[in-house]
Amino acid sequence: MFRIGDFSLMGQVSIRTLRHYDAVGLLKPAYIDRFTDYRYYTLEQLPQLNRILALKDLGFSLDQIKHLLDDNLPASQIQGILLLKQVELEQQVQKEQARLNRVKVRLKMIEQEGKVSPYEVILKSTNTQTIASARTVVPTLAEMIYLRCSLLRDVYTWLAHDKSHPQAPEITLYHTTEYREQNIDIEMAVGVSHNSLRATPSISSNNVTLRDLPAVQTMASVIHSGSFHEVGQAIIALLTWTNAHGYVPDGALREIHLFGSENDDNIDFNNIILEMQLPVTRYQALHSFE
Amino acid sequence: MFRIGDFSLMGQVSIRTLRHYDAVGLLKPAYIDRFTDYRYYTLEQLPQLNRILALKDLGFSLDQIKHLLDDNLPASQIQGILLLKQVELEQQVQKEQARLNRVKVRLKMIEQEGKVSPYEVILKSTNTQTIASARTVVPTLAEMIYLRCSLLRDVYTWLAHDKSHPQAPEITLYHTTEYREQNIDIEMAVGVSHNSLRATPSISSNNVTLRDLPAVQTMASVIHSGSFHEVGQAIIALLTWTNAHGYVPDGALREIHLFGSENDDNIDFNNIILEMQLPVTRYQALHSFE
DNA sequence: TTGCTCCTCACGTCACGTGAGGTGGC
DNA sequence: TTGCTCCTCACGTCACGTGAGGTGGC
Repeated sequence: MFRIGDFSLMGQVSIRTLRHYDAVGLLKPAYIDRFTDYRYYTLEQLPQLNRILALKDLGFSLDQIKHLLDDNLPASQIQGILLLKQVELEQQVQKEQARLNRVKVRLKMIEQEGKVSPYEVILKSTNTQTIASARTVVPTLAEMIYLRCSLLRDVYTWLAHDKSHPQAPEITLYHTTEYREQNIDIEMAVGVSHNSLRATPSISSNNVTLRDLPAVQTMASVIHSGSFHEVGQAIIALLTWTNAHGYVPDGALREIHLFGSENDDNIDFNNIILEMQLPVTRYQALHSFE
Repeated sequence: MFRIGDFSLMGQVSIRTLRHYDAVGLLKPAYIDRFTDYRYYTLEQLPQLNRILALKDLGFSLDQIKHLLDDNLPASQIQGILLLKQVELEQQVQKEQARLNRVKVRLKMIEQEGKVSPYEVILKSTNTQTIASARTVVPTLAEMIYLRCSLLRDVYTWLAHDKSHPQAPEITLYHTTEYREQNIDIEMAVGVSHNSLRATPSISSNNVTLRDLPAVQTMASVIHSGSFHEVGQAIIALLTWTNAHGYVPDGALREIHLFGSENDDNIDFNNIILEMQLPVTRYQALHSFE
């Protein structure tokens, strides 16, 4: 019989740990003095303690260990539990690896730019959104502003005619994926409620269409606030991040006008806020990269 | 300005999380109604929230994030913190891998034996221990019992003569590492206090020596309780474990007589308890195996 | 008798989840 | 006016670490 201090030395655990295992019923002392409340342990309890510590080392909780210690648990069941644990740990390792990779990517970015990026790219998923929109191909950059404005006016006119009201922010969709200075395919859209779609199904007039912008499972997103003509920085950050994390674009870039409408004359275009969204998909297998 | 519910939807976090970040001062609402205590958030706070979430994703605590969010923190310092985090995560991954491996080894063992091993092997380290001992080479197994007994008697006689008293358990050291049935080199030892060593430095007489049993950094250990002649099972478990976990023996096997003395006639040899200790060292690089 | 060991509360950890109980806002 | 949203406590989580305050044992 050993007092708790000696037993804790033999078992390489703290006294507090032994008291805790007593409290939760994992390892009761062989004998407790009724008058002094001293705990006494036997040599036979040392392998029991070791088994507990070994199972804890495998990542089981004390509660799980209590069940695993049940003597009449068949080997097959223990096998099953260990297999589950194996799968769990494999996922855990994956997650830690991915996390490690995110840290590495961030370090590389700081190294390359010499400063911390002001943009924070996140992954999100979006639901289907009904939009009223007008689309065109812009011949040259010089006509961009005029045409955007014109398309938007068409949409709002159409909405007013239809007695619908915008229910969600304005969106610009860039259907031309690579960088070009000519023949840029853009679409100006306004989110509307589902009701509008039901009321006037698939009606198209005066260049304006009512349709569903599809839901996206994996969407890289970044918020830009500041000057409108510096939005390119946000797009660069978005594309860089996408590439560095092993994704590739998988749809039209979306520019969400969180600040309001581009056609509103009261907007200060040196201080706007918008969200750039890029549908993405995995480029590399999870194992080889993240 | 958005109410907490809307903002939580935009940020993909729970309302409780936003309240928590307010409470710890990580993200205070832009405005709080003095009468209703309602929290109101602005669009500009969305990227702030995203940055917090991204840093959390890298594995930082909320407290650390609060420091990292400090605007006038130079890029170089952020770099340093990220480097530290990288090292930490690399160790974390290593640990998880090792844990995963332990689970796999256990599964393989159950597969091979068809049952759960009754032995729990653990790693421990031991301190230097002063011993009085007698050593000999046993010609054949038949003489083993007699010679062990004889050696032990020599040691105890010597101790009595020296007026020393045993201070620690009896130990049998197996200097012959491989399995043999002839010419087995064994040493019977008894732990004594340091004082004995000082009092009679390096005295050797009647075949008995006083010396230090060296400390061992990494010692695979298993406790056997039951019949003395089934101790072989424990040794097999110890060697199997050692091999499966990428270690190799690195010193004499030690048999600690926790039950008392082998020369004590009152001992029931069908029900003893002892510890088998095997000094070990890594056989493979950490990366390739565990 | 004096340290030494042991005892029982009970709070703290970390980032929220989850009710309980109650009140403004459309 | 009725739901709906929001509010503030406050407990629970997991495996102990860390005092506080007090008492037996050699």
